[in-house]
Amino acid sequence: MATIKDVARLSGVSVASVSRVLNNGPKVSKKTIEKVLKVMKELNYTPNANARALVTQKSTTLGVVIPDLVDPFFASLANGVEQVARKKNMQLLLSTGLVTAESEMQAINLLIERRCDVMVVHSKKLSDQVLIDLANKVSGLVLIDRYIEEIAHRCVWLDNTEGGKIAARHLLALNHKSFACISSKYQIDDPLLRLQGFQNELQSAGVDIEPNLIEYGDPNLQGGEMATQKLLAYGKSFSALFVYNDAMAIGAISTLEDNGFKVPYDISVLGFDDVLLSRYSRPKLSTLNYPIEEMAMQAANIGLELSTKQVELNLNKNYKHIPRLVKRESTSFKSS
Amino acid sequence: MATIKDVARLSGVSVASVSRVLNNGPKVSKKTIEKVLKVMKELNYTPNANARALVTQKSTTLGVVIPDLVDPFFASLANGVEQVARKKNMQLLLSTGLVTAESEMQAINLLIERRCDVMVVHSKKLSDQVLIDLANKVSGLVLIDRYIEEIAHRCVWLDNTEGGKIAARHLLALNHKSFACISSKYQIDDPLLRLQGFQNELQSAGVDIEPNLIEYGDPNLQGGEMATQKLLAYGKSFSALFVYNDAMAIGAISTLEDNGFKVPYDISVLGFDDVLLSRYSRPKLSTLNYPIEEMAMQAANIGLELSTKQVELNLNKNYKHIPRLVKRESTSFKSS
DNA sequence: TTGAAAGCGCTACCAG
DNA sequence: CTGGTAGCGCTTTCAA
Repeated sequence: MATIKDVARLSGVSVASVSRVLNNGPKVSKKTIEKVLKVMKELNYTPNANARALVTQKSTTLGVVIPDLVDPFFASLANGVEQVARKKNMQLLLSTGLVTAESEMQAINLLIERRCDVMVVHSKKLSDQVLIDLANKVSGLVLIDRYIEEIAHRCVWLDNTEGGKIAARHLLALNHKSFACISSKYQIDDPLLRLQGFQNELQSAGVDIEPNLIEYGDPNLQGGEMATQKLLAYGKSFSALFVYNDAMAIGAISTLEDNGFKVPYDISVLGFDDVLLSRYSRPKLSTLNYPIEEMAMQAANIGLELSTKQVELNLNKNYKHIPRLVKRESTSFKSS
Repeated sequence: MATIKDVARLSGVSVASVSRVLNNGPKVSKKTIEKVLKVMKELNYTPNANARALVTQKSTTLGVVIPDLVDPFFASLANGVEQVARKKNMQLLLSTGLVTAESEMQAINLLIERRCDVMVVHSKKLSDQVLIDLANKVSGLVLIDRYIEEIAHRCVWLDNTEGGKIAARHLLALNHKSFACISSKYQIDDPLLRLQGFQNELQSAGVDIEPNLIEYGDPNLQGGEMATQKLLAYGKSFSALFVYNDAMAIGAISTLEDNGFKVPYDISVLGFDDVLLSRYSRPKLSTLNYPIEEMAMQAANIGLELSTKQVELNLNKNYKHIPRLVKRESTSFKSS
């Protein structure tokens, strides 16, 4: 592949001049520009980004760490970062880190090796301290979907507890009295906090939720189905079901209907996340909107700032987001 | 950030030696290894992949060009490539190119600048010739979801025509006599070929499909809904509907049911792609499985081979895939 | 087993 | 406005 030297030689100028036209540098004669551009075209020249990154110490690259791309939630996250990359003429480097600390760490390390200017990291398993140390090393590091007080200015997160409360209020307002929950079996904060917020708000209204009406499963369609079966097997009736995420909620609806319950007439079902799926299901799923794409864009932009300016750490900055209730068809008023 | 020189200095050896332990090079004393590793840890040293890429002339990077990440189909494609990247200890570089030739070209160029060893490209708008020239320049280039005879050994593609035929056979076998189609309004090969295969097979069975019962729309939920409305507005009845993709098919089902038609009892609906959505819809969607993830993995592996070995161009190689019928609940036997 | 040194392709500084 | 040149951080001969 042709290099800058080839271009220089064939156009009879110095590499310095070629570099100048490459970067729209100042003070280049029109004649030189034309000459060089012509040769570049002839040679089919493409500058080497690695060499550039090496000398400029910036890679024009945004890194993302997520578990995988198949989960639409993470795809949206990546897409958000991709959008700002595109706008800034940068590239998206993707690194997947599964549910273990080692795997997350490795994914991050690969991004550091590539010297990403910005890294948007979704980590659930790495400890606070490890992440804090990492932030110390990588100026453009931003955490998404996680809150660590010491580096709050690098955390873009959703208030899951508040989400649970909003869910409870919605169902309460719909005159429901008997509740069930499906949560995720994975021991990360999110499901715990959502459930906690939900229960707290219920208690404030004087309603308790029976422990046996809280089930756990894998956070996907099948998990929702199985948890619902267990719920039904228990035999105690309920009129409102709050589910950890949309995929599980759709699985739950499926199982409920298979068992003769009409949603929402017999049972209201409320999801969480508002992924594409929720608009495609029948009945269309009522859910809490998790603005992950915008959050990802915000995270990327914060990382960009952090990596360029030496921002003074304004610890007052707060990147907390509150989920928004999206009322569709799977929840309705309970006539008593 | 610490460099190899820092490590060399602090451990009292040459950079050459440090490089050797970094790469598990041969002939390094145990003592040196330990010393160097210790210092690397102390310094929190991370090698610079850009510098490495520059000197080795390989970036250990796999590039992917797709329109976006939000479409689950393309997310699966990217995920396939990501899997082989991970297995080979390489990284995924993502470049989005929307539906224009310029945009696709730019996305590809960015990947070339980065000197990706392998590029899996999904391009619908670039001309055959441009792609052929590109393949000439980039040894690891592979096209996915496209067939160009001159570079057949770099094309991993699906036989859309055959897909249409399979669809027709399925519906015919189910005793259907009157058909409708929903296609995509985008003028790329895929929808045309699918429709063509479908119609051809129908004709072979002596059945014609009325032109007014072929509608076009955006390839998403709303597009499917609108196309279905137009179909119904036309007033002519049909018992089987073949739809361009799953999202449109789900939109179609939604509209059909809103208009009092039961799927599949009144009308059978058959989708295409077999994305996640199709398993979540009610009724579960019968569709044609497009093994995009495996195809993406294959494409990545082919690119890897192409980029390393100087494979002799075995033009007999054929990477054609045939979609597989997945019968779920949205199609059923038509009792006449 | 180790070190010195050349150089990957490019930018940026300094002279001119 | 242009050219010469010193590196960026690393790998890889070639000698020792």
